Amino acid sequence: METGTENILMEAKGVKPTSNRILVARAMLSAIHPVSLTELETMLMTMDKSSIFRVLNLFVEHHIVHAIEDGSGTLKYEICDSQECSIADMHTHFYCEKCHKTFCFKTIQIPEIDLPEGFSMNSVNYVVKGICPKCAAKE
Amino acid sequence: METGTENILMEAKGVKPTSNRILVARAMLSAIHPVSLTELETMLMTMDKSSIFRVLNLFVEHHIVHAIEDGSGTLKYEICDSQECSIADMHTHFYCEKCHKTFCFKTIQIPEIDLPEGFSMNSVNYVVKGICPKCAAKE
DNA sequence: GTTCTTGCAAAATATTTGCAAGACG
DNA sequence: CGTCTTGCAAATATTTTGCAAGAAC
Repeated sequence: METGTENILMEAKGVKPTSNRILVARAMLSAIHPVSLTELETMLMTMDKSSIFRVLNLFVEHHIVHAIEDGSGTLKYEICDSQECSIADMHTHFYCEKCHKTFCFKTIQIPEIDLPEGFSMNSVNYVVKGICPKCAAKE
Repeated sequence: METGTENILMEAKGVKPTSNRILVARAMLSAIHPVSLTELETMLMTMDKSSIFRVLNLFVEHHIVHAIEDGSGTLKYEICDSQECSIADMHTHFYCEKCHKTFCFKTIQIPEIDLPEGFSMNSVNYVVKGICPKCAAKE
């Protein structure tokens, strides 16, 4: 398999780019919306769900992907934009309660807050729930 | 059963205060942290889980409680502070990745963002994940 | 009686782990 | 050989629904 963007990403984060991991990374890069484990399972017929699950967890640990709780009940995953994958890099998400799709507002950064004394932050989730333009038009 | 704060809350939102609903509301009011369905099931031995589930959903629909996705994998519920239960009323939450507890930062309002054209907002979730003071001290 | 609410059971969905076989170096 | 990765199977956990009995009005 060729060396692509995925491999560079993984190596930079200290993750060995196995063929399965490359498959997962590519599938996520090709997706428009953040994807769930089940969606990835459908996209990657050759891989077992548990393998995808383990790759995703590895990616989350190594800050290669974000896990997003969008309130749909199922966790969504998304490749980090930048090499950093820092909090400043995280953007807001929108979950449409009608069509059940999750949108990325890549241009809208998560506004930061001051945490009370003693709390330390690893990540933030900012999710707006409501109705997307398409579904609003259908009414 | 006596008429309490719970009943007023429910009636104001157009929900008939049945005894089970009062039980759920009281349990939630007595809790410090936001509670999960399973926690409520433990607190309310007399009620069936599905009944609690349905009460919670009813409450969420009628804006009596907020549903919070804290990244623990299980949904948490919390009684709305104000009668409004509007977006301005929502506060931020903190999930400790060590002790797996969810904290309410009642004094820290969720910073608002401008949504792109066409999107309409029903609710917001702002959850910070990290380490709480107690767990940080243990290290 | 009619409608709403509840409990029981079970289905549907999601997440997570054990273990042995295979890949890699 | 030793370590890491993978697939299969199965266990857990969580959310959700069908249905009939019971309560409320």
